Amino acid sequence: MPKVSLEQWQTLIAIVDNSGYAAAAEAMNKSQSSISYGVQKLENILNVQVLKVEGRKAVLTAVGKALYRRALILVEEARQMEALADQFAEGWEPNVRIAMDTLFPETIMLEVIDQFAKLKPLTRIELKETVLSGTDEALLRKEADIVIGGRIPPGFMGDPILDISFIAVASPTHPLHKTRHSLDYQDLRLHRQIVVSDSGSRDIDSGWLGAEQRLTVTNIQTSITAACQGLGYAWYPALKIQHELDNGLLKALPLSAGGKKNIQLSMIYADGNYAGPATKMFGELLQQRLKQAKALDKR
Amino acid sequence: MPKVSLEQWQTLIAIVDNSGYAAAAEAMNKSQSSISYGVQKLENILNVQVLKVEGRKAVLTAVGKALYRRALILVEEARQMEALADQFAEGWEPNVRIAMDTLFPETIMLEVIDQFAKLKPLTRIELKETVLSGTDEALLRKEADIVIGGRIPPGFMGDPILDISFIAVASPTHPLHKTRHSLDYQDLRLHRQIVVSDSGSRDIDSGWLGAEQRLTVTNIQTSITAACQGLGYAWYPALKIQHELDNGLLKALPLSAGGKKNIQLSMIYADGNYAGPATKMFGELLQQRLKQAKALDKR
DNA sequence: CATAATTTATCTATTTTTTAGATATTAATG
DNA sequence: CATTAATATCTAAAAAATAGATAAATTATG
Repeated sequence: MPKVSLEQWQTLIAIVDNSGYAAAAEAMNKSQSSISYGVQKLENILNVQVLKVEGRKAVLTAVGKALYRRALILVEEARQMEALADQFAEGWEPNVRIAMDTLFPETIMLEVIDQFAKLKPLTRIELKETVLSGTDEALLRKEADIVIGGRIPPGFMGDPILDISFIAVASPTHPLHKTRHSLDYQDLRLHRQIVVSDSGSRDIDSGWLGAEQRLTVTNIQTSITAACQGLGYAWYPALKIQHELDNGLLKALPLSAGGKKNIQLSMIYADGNYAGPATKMFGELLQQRLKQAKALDKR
Repeated sequence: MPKVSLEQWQTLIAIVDNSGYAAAAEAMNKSQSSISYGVQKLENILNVQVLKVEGRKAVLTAVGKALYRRALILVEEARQMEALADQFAEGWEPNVRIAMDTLFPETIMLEVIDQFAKLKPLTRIELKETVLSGTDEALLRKEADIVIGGRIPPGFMGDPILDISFIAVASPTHPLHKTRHSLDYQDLRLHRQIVVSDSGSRDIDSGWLGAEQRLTVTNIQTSITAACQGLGYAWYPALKIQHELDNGLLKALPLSAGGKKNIQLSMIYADGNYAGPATKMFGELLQQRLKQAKALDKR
């Protein structure tokens, strides 16, 4: 639908920036008559005068000024698109898809995404949060370029990046906290466990011990709320319930053995060593960030 | 500098939107071969593949998707520019310049500007605040399209829009407030007056009575602060010092006569009845707004 | 004040780019 | 396997842009 070409807008810009047709011609590697022709075309299409000749200098009209300002933006945008295409031509991916197990601390992920976006604002990031086998599926179905999950499916290679330590907790009002002696697995079986459901299709529950009763929830926040309200006990990553522990909304269960569990999260490239440059860059940023976090933890 | 033409980006868009070269050709009133040529040109320039033929349908590549999204924006922007130019062609001004005496309530002006901007977001508004004869100058030098001031210079026509009532005030600690009897002009002559200076070049002071001593300030806020600190007495529009009167920072002087003055502000079109449509529209919005204000006042 | 220099405008022939139309090619469909 | 529906390619024609020469207007200069 637009009739004025980019070239014509550029001509206008060149005339203004070089203050004159002749100089604009020079700058654009064209003849002066070509510039003149371009302006006439522009003015005819738009049916407005953008330049007037005062003395022997061409100057913008009021209308011209308004259009010039916008032309600058338009042309700059076109230029950026081509720069972006250049990146693509060199193999840079237009977007990076990340599948992240909900166990992974969101804040760290968001920081890294922010950092990446500052470096490469034109590359889209898609973040999918997954649970357990949902994470594997993202890999197998090639729905993500980078996956952060607790298991490395056969045939993939992953770098361990973070240990998540789980603790068993329940509301202080929960019957499990009323017993005097320390608890073992048998005691737990008698109570309802709250489990975050698997976003994958198969029902692998990855080492959760089978409690008789269960409450299954798809969202970890909902699950925590349920636990606070005394609906059952649950295993949570220590980091995710710091707040609830501090405020006495949840309390660690005094398990005789296995009161803590660890899950090691790994970062896995879906395409192994053939991952694209944007994907690799993101992965490296993430690893750097985690190295920092570890260094801080050790102090 | 950009090499890909708007037409080429449009071709890409048309193919996607009509899902096919043939349909795109139809939509653009071109031949199918022309569309095909356009895509090839685009891909050659950018050195990336934007469309791939899957089966017998052309579909965007990942790169193509990223570029398509931006192409939509680019083309839309170009279209808007031409729509804007259309407005200009019909006589709509690219900007409206307003000179406003500082006596006029800023809040009302800003409201009207906001209202105008919502209706005509592409028309620029330039607001200049002036004092006394500076307002006239804006008119005479054609530096504004609409002027709001207290005097109508010879040869111009103005509509009265607002009465500003002035009161003489001084800090409660000021000597003028220590006298028992009511004051007359002679009393005032003995004290320092604080005057807001004229932004025009000539020194007309428009009926201010000549006090012996003066403190001249260019800014009304500075002037009010000075008065609060007891540096002198001053005449102010009641509206502008409501806050200081309420908090006892300033107190009206008990003048025997002339304790109040009125100045009538008028709205003047610099180009009389030849004002452009945007200017007129602004003026009408302003008058409407003031009518509302008056209606409210009368209750 | 006449002349030179500078700048935009216009005209024409040439070159480049775009287009259409015919035809080829490719893949799905029955 | 013929048919249909799509894109690709080739060639000639049309349209658009360009350069170069020259004209016209304005300022600068001696």
